Amino acid sequence: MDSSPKRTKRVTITDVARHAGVSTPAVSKVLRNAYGVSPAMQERVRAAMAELDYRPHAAARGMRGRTYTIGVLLDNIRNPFFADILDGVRDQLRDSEYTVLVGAAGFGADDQAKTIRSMVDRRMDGLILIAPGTPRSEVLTMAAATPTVVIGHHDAADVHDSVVDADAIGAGLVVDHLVSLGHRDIALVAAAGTKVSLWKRTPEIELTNGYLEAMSGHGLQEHARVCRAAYSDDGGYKAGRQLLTGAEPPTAIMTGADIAALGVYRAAHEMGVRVPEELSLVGYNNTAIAALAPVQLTSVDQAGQEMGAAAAKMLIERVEGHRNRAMQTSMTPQLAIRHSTAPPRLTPVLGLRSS
Amino acid sequence: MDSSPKRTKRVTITDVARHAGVSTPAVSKVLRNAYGVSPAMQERVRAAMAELDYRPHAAARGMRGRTYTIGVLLDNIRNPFFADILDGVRDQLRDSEYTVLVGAAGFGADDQAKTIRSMVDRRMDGLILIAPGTPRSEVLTMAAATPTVVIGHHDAADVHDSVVDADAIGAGLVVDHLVSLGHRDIALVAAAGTKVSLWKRTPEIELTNGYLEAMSGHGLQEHARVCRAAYSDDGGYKAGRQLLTGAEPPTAIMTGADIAALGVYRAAHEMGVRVPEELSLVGYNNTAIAALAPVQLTSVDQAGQEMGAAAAKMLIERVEGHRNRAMQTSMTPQLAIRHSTAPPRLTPVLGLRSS
DNA sequence: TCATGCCTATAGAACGATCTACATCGTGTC
DNA sequence: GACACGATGTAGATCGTTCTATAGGCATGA
Repeated sequence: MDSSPKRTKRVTITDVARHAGVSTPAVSKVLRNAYGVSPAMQERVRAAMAELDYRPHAAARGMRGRTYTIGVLLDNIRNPFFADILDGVRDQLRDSEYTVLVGAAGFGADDQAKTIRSMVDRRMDGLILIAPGTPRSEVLTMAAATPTVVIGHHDAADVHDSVVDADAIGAGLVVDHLVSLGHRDIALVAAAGTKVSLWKRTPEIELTNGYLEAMSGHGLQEHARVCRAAYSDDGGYKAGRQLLTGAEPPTAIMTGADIAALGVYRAAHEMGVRVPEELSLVGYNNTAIAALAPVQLTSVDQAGQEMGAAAAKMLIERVEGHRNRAMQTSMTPQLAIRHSTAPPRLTPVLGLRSS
Repeated sequence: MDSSPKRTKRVTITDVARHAGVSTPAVSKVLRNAYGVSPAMQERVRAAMAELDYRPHAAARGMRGRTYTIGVLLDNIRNPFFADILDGVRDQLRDSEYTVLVGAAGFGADDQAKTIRSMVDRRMDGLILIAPGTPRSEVLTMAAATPTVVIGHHDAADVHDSVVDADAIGAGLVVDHLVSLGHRDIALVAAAGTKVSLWKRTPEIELTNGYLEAMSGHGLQEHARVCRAAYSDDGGYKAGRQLLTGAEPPTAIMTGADIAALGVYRAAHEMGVRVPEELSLVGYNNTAIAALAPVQLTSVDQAGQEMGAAAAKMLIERVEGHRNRAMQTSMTPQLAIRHSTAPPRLTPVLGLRSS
């Protein structure tokens, strides 16, 4: 550790002040676009900053003021839907002074809680939590200290803002589409939702309710069945096997995530069940993988980018103190029809299915 | 802004000190496991911290010491290979005190440079840059101030560590595989590589060289051709169209990324060229999408998780001052054979291909 | 008994910015 | 011409932590 040529001295606000021949707080004021700075002073200070290639020290700013950092909590970097949301956030903040940093926490509630705490400890100005698995109470505590937007969960609260998609409507779109093709045996594969989290209206719960309602609306309540599975290839695979090996396999399966639908596809493929001829399959989120040529999955589009942009906009309003009452934005999903759905065979010929 | 019930007072190191009846620096020492603290003091301070639910204020720590934050620069959150790397980094640091934050910058060199600067400004203890598009000189400047590991680029430097995959070997594996199946007309689709960046040995350059060498090794140098394309569905699609509409379309196409291979697949599908019967297709990185049931793409596995873990380990060594000379880790890729490659038809029957 | 040295704990400055409070300076009004 | 006033700039404290330097306590050895 002795021969450390690192740590070249940084240019500080004091250097800028000296170089411009003004006081330190004056430079600070220019930095913050604060009230009470003459154009001449502005000019001089900005010139000095440019000449010295000065960049403010974010951590130091955080001690008293803002850090100009927005944290986004993601449980799963692999879910392309989250990437869409993140794009929206980034687009919205691109030309602002704020930097977006992502905490990729994994699925564990503990890991997520730890990550959220880390972000708060780093004095981030605002937090965007995408469908957090952390207990609701903990999120409310954090939100009391730092402006927060929750994406996904429908539970409203007065300490944080929310951006949701009308998942129940999305479920209805899918059921309507499948019924109009002639399906009656429509199963739903949705996430289990951790009990511990105490969110009462997670996306999967909304989706399930919407599905049940839509089925009832078509008089198909007796054909409704819900299979719980993780939103992953493997989760979908297991659910697919379970549903397709049952006594009366459904003619259509809708899932709460595209990746789970592909797991179901794998199960079907393995059992010789052809999609869409013998089984219609619908995903959710309309992620990039649904559109891939070999996949061509019918899916529900949630406009993740717009959700992200809305969340960022709302968050900044709060951070800058332009609004101080909670607000909730709701988006409406759309159906993207591809080649994984088709009319069912009128008489399923089980003999065709090889195991 | 008046009725702001926010900003509940945080528990600080001073509170802990008072509660434990010791001085502030003593608490600091316990926090840092510094030398010169008696077990009794340890005990007392830890008890006080637990009782008050104290968490150190990362931004404040950053003012003098470390921030216990590691930054990872990702150009593209959608690339599942990067998710693998990130998993490795996270696993490696899970039980340490360090928090991983991801800067998702997008492809633009400017955006990336801005993100890197943001991380340095936030006093992150170390940086992991995944195939940065930023000019090399800028990375070297940053690395002089903050410990840095570069993943992907083969250019070695004495100010930062590197983790690379032997891309040339990977290219060789693919060519060998295809030649052993009977292919001779094997084309490569690889990224163009921005000239501005001044990295001389990017993954795509290594890959291209490896491909050319392998083709020569089989006496097929005259059949070699390289098509430049972005690593995206669309990039692959355009490259695919270009190659397949040419006078003598190749019987096999290998790409530098799985997602590009799927773009090629789309072009082929659209033109009625069947995979693998009429065209063998190989991806790179063996990401999750290559393994999906409807896809089944032969690909080259880079062990992203291990690369990430190695990078994190090397970085922490540097951050904690256990090593101060640069080091480079190289991994060896493996071929994952699936259903997108097969022997070529001996006599391509062009008539079968509908436009 | 006293100097020596080691170990532990403390005092006080430092990090780089922002905040509050106040000084200064023209300007307009009575 | 004295006074109040708004606009602009400056002093000095402050945020929570770590660093440097030093004081205190205790055993050791001459």
